[in-house]
Amino acid sequence: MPGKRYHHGDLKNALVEAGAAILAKEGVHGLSLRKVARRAGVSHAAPYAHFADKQALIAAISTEGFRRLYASMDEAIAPFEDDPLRQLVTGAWAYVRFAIQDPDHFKITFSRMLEKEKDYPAFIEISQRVLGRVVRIVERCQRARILREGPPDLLAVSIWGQVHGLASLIIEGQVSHTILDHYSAKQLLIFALDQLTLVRITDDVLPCSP
Amino acid sequence: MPGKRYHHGDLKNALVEAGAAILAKEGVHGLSLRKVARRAGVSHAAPYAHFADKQALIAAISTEGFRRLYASMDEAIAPFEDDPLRQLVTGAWAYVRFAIQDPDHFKITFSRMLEKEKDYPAFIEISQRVLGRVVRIVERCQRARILREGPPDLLAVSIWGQVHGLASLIIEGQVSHTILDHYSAKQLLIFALDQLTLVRITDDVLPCSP
DNA sequence: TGTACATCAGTGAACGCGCGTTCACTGATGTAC
DNA sequence: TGTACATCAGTGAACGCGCGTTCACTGATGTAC
Repeated sequence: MPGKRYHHGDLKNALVEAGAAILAKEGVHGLSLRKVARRAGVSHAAPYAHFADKQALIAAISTEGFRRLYASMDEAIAPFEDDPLRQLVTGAWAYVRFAIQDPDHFKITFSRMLEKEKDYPAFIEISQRVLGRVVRIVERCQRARILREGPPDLLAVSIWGQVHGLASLIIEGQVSHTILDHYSAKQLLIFALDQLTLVRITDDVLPCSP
Repeated sequence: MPGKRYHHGDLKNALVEAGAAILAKEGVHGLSLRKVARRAGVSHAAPYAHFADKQALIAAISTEGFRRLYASMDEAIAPFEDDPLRQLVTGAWAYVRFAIQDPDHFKITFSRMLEKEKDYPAFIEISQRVLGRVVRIVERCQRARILREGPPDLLAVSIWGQVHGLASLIIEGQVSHTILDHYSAKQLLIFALDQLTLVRITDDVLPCSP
């Protein structure tokens, strides 16, 4: 909205946003520093005022991906504070939905940029928050006898793996058409979670939302 | 072994092999047509005698990845024709082991190269063979009351998702050190599969192998 | 309120690089007679 | 067995391209007095 000003004002965030937009439109291969700058309406050298190098920008975009994922899970489970099963299912669905809606942002978030990981504490932090979220839901489900007993962190990794794997297979196109013609992603997820829970999950646990 | 000859003799396979070697050493980002040619000891234009373009080479490398995965699962489950549970567990472990031992080959195999997929029927075929393998094991497990009843293809996708997800999280470094310090990848896998089966899986199902 | 100046966040030209792909070519191989 | 020739699988120079990064610069902003 503001006319062209020499100083952008919030270029750092604008660049991360532009990066996410490019991921959505052109995929991981289309992502370059120069393109991101161009999209943010800024010269190709400008990003260096805010990011040390390309890796740093990618780290920021990945971190933002995790944040969105966390926020969307948070929003999904918030209404069900007293219903651990619903939290489990809607949280998982928020995860899969994020992957389906923005596959390349999902991919880059989880594609690991070498061992430099440690250089980006914000990334580490948000990734641990996601796991922490899952652990807490798992614990509640265990208390409600919805999930088996056992080390909650182990169980959390297990369930995270299940959900993550399903999301990955779907966006990688590995789930054959013969299956996707008969079942929606949502049904696949519910079926999978249903294998893991001690109580049966009915379809109405996950109602209207897209 | 043979001295330098003008005609390579088996360049096509040598290129795929070279590609896999580069993936193992330098990762997905290090993979370029020119590097592959260099590694195969051949001029950078030579690959065009065998592959239409870079995409075609990548497709071949991915296909080879799937073949190795299939072969290694096959070998793992062969000794247990009468023991569906062991087939399930050793097959799954072969899958995870492949991912751990050659993460970038695993990644490229599953990283989907746009919609051009259809142009590479060999890739489609081997990918369906893997799923088919899983479905058959699942069916046997169902008959032996090791897995719940239900559509075998659905259950197969579910289990494939669990195993794939665990493998992905591990090679993406998302499984935190606090967990990996206490449990091996093998234990993680067994714990996860144990959630899915109607019988308990003891550690000795997966014995010596690395 | 006005001026001087340090600091900050941009610009645009330039660098070297490796890439995918094309092209005219050449050396080796296989086949017909 | 020998020769002619088509075919095949390589070579090496050349192309244009977009990339990440550096650098001297400049316009805008904020602060001290």
